[in-house]
Amino acid sequence: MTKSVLVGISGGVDSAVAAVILKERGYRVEGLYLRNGFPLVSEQNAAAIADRLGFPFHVLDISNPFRKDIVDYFAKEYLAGRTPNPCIVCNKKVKFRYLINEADRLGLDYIATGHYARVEMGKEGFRLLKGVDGTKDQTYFLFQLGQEELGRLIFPNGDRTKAQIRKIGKHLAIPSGKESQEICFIPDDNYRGFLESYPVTLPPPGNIVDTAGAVVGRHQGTHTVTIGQRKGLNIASSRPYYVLEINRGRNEVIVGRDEDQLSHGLMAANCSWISGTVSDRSFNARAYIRYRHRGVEAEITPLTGERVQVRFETPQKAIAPGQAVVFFEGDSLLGGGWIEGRFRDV
RNA sequence: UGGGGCGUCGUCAAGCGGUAAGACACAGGAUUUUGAUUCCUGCAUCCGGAGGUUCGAAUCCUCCCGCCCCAA
Repeated sequence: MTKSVLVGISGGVDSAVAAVILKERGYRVEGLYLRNGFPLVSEQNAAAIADRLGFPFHVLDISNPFRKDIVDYFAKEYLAGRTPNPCIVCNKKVKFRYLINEADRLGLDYIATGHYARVEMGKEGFRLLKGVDGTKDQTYFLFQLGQEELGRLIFPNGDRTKAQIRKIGKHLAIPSGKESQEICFIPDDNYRGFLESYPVTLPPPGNIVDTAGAVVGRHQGTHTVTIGQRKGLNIASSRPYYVLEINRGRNEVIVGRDEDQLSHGLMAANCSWISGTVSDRSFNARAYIRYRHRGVEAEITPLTGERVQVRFETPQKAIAPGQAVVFFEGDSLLGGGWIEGRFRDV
């Protein structure tokens, strides 16, 4: 009764090593590469890895849903003056969904990826825990997963460090691309250029104003800036300016000083919870307002309609609508939601 | 064309006879499975122009050019 698993192979070391670990643990491994329609060399790497490690390799073309659910969303958010997080949406709507679909179709028991996160069975169902390597923890990108996904998931890399993974990868002579990864469908990391080549109507140039309303510069379309941004504003001053807010209605970008970025809390919508439910009372947890954020103690107050109000113990900078806020209790990810806006004091 | 002030890196700005600080901006890199942030490095052989004084000037003198005030 050998257990079988479908590993999402991306072409990088992480997923390759995940497959290796599973093989060593005695799983019957098959690999799946999700072709998103944005040609990259990674598909060849993925095939080479499967070939080298000797397991069946499948390719599934998910170009259409990827374009519709991820790329269109990505562009739409920027045009609306928000800061999208395509990886989170992709994980929920594309990556893990199709991985599970294919596992079902192929008759495989589990699915696995190279994420740095852990799944554990608790008394209230499956729990999603931070990876042991705190610096590489990727649970932030997984907050929308639920019990159904977690029940099928294995994260072999979650209890290892990146250094250990690299070592195994090197030992296996896995073809390694460059380590840095940007948005997978924008290889040159130039999202502004990508938007400009995407079939959408871009916002026109407009004014950059300070907190007093004075015009201090010009922007080349609100989609070219994001909350918290400093570089590229082209405003010479005694101190740097940061983007505080994007006003699509007036087509203005509001900038201010470093301290103006501080917020006491935020409102988030479309929340989801790992356990499937959340108490209707306020509770305390550690809030993370972006990937690799150090986290801040906060009081979370659930509101109607899957919304929450979050108050920070200490003010936080650069709250960006469109980004996700997630909540932890220790190493356990409780859930999260999408940032709608910040508030400075109540 | 009477009086006064000022002209130093794209911007702001130190320096006031001893051989061009700093900040912002900008560029490149590092970090990063989102966007930012952060970090590192680079960035005026030259101080509006031309002469002069001096061992030596952005710093003193002369003239010119350009701004800005005040008064006509």
